Amino acid sequence: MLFAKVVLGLHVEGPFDYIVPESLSKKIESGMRVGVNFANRKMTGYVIGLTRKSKIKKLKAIEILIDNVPLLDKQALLLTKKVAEYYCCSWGEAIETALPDALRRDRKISFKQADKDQGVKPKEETVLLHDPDMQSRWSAYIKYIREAQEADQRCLIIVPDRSSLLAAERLIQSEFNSCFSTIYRNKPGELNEWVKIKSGEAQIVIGMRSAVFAPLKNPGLIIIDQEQDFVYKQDQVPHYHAREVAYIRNKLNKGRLILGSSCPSLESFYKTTTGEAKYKFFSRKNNLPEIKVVDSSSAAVRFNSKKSFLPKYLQDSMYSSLSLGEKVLLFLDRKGFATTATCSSCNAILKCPRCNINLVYHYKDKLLSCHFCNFKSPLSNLCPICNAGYIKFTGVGTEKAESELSRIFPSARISRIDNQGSNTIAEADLFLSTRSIIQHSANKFDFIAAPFIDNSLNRVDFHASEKTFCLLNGLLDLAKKKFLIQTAFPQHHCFQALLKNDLQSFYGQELKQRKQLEFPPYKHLVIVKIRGKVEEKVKEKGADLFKYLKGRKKDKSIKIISLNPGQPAKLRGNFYWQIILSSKDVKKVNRFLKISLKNFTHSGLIVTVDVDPI
DNA sequence: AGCACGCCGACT
DNA sequence: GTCGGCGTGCTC
Repeated sequence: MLFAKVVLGLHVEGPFDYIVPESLSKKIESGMRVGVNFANRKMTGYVIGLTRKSKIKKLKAIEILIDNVPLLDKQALLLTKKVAEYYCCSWGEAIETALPDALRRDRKISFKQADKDQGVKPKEETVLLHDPDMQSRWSAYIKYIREAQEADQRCLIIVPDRSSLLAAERLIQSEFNSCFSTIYRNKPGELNEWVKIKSGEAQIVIGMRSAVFAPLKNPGLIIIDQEQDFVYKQDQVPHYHAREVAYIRNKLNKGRLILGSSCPSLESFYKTTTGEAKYKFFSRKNNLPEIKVVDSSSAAVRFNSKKSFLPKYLQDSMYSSLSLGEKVLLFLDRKGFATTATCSSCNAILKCPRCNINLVYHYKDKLLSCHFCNFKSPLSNLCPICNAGYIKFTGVGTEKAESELSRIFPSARISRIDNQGSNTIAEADLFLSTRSIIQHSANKFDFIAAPFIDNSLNRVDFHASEKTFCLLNGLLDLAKKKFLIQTAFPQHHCFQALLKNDLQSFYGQELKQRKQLEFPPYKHLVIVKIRGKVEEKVKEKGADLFKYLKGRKKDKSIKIISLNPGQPAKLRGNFYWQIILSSKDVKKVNRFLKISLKNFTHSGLIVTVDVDPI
């Protein structure tokens, strides 16, 4: 008697055993899809193994065998298993995220098996390629691809978004004759491309986040461009990060992984300090513009600044640049509305003593609270740092920015650049833009001013410095003559590193802080989210779960940090609470959570796990 | 995830 | 006494 071990795309651990009918026993293999009856429902399952004996008494039989060739080869099965272990989801869920929509059902396809790779792999390695210049970064990729092609190795290239994908397509097409394929979710013909890749026809595959699962056989080279980009993290379960999956995948197929970036993530930079990745750095080649960091507590800034949203000195320098016929960009990140508690005298921002992120004032309770660890402190009238100033709440209103600008600069042609705009930018003198400008890096400006950058730096998020540094680097590349930054923290490493043109010093400083605070990349964070329609119940069960986890936990290397309302606490009719854990070992936390959460189901509540949240 | 089973309140 | 509400737990 033959049994198949089957997993399903549901939030249940398996695998489940099914009887393999005699007629199928010669054909069935791991990695094929089967139609099964599961809890009186017809479902598509994935065979992950075959066995001669089963402990389960009342077994059902497989109803149909959908594939005659495995959809998932050994490596794909192993990869999805590792993804499930890392991101705390079921194996079946991981398999389903790796497959195109059409194949999650019982849609039949046929393809010939990919031929064996003949080529010789390069030595297994991970390289962090830190190069602010996009063109030179892509020339480096081309070299790696050429090398792989010569060794008869297939390549996988992952880019963050649609426009990068189109650009990459054009470049690859012009550089290589070999068959290439682009793949992305919901593209018409997604399935055809998938089949083409699976059959081994495509030598080079380009895609976005989900393409990290593209069915290339044993790729010798994986490139992930702009690896620091947060779009690589999926915001639905499983919350995987394409860079991490690429890393896991490359470990399995022992090829070469290139993490390319204009401004690397701390995670990747950290890998270069532990020897897990090599570091290749190329500094900016073009002439750097003059960088100026203006202290917002200086007299020049404070003079007359009450009357306008732009300080007088900045108006003046923008005006003189404009009168020379130069292009000026005022950078304004509209999302920067986070309310911060600031001292009116020393300009210090009140931060959590444990997490070093901004405290948020809750009007109802008259308390400052930390959204990360739930630290609370009453609001004192005087600044605890200088004991002189009173505390004010700031947040630059940007709605009126455009009309303000036209009032200040009546003769300038003003253009606001927003996300949906095309790559061409209107003819104008004075530009107003959010971070979306960095995407279209073809546009250059003589003078860029970022007077509200503290909005970004002071976000309630331990990634704030990293994100700000990346933002500033992006802006710097658009500035031809002058780049002005106004901040209350001119000594902050993210400005100093830029000023000194010593980018590595930023990473050194930031890593030091992260280490002290036990934040990533030194420890992993894992968030357990509880959601439901009834606020009281979510809160109550959240507290129960928190206590339950604390009671169950024996392992000292796992920390249960906090229980706090979700961010946001209410979203699309659901209320959220969350529990934050940290550990050096993600798998250990996940094993603990999978067992613990099994006995903790309540109707009307949904519990999900997010590993390495952003 | 979804569906059955079971334990309580309101009703022909 | 029975219908149906939802809360709990299982699914090979």
